[in-house]
Amino acid sequence: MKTPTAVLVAARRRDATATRVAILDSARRAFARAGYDGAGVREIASGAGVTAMLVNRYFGSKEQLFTEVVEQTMTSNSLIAGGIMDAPNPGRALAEALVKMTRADIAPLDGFLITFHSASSPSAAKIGRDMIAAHHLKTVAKSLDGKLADERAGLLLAVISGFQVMRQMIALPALANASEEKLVQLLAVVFDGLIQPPAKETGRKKSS
Amino acid sequence: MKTPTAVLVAARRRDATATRVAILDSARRAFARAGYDGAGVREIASGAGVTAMLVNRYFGSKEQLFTEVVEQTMTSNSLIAGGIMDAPNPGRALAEALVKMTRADIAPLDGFLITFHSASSPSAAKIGRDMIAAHHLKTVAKSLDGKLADERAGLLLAVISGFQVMRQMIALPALANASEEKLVQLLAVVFDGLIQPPAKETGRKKSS
DNA sequence: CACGTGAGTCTACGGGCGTAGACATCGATC
DNA sequence: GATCGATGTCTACGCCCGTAGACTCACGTG
Repeated sequence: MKTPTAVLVAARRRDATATRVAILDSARRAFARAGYDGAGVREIASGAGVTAMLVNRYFGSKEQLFTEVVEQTMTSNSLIAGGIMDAPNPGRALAEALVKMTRADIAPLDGFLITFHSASSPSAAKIGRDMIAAHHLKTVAKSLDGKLADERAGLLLAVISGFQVMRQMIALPALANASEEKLVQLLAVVFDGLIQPPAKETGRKKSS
Repeated sequence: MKTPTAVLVAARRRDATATRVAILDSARRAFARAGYDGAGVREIASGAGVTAMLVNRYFGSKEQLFTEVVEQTMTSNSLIAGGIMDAPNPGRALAEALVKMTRADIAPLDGFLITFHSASSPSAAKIGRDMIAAHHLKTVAKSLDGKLADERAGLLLAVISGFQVMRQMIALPALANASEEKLVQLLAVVFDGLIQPPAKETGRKKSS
């Protein structure tokens, strides 16, 4: 156990932390494009300007690298992460942000999409599921008033996911080429319907 | 060595059409579970009781096999394919059918999920996209009155997809373990909001 | 200026992939 | 009962995968 007094922040050529960041960045792009199985370690390394072995040297294994990428992406770069649910009109705000982030000319780097692209691998799917349940679902559910908060939060995330999947992953023309303002209006109605406490239109025998 | 066990083991004698069906069936299960890249020809063949080469002999290539699987699944086994949009209460009917088909104990063999699992391969994604646009989007849009029919149809499919993805593919606990009746009620409201013609002014204010 | 240490690379291995071509076997026909 | 096409299998090739171990090299320090 030694402390080499590494207080100086010089040395740009052989910079471990900068290399780490570069690998994480390249991995995020690769995983978002091709999923866990589709992205190779050699490809990730090449995108960061290093060799494949260095990736494993820094992150232990491809799976651990994937975990770090998903965690970082879900916490720092998420639609939900910022307090968007506290806006005066959260449905509209959510719709605007969602439509904006799913434009065709924007590389899809979202954590949801990375997870969906990687759902073929059970281990990768579990990592994504746990991350979604831990960060996003809890955040949304806490900001919802009324009953069935968990279910409504889940459906809200489902709508967001479905829109991302159909507009970005599949590039369904009806959504990819539609007018943004019209999409926002339609989406806002859907979101509002889930954000507002549910009306009991059919009689249920649940005590209120 | 030809032993009399031939009679006992004779599950399927040399029957070309039956073998074709068996391969298609096995391929559908494999693609639904692991996506285009994740499912191997050897695995598909093994599930049908044949060898890998026979698969290519019958379907030419893995990609052509995938195309046939997706086409068959989308046309014959789809939520939308049956005239569910013509029901007296299509929103509720859709919600009930969707919740029912996404139960945990039902193997997810839907064409949407196969497509999403396979989105890593550009060619497979294109096959799925074209199939969705050709069959489902057109069907839904034709049954919608009022303006923005294409956009509303796309969003309807997006909600369906998102629900499938979150409940089956990711198995988000909030949706996978929720009460079915409550999910149906919440979903029906969302569907009705998209099925009914859009109001001129959108963006109701939240009153909390 | 030598040197130890950590950053980064090279080579290789075992395995799975899609598929091409030669080979084996069954079943109906003459 | 021999023949022949359809049905199915075997072996092999070339490619890419994740990663383990030995290696090279630059750099801060004495």
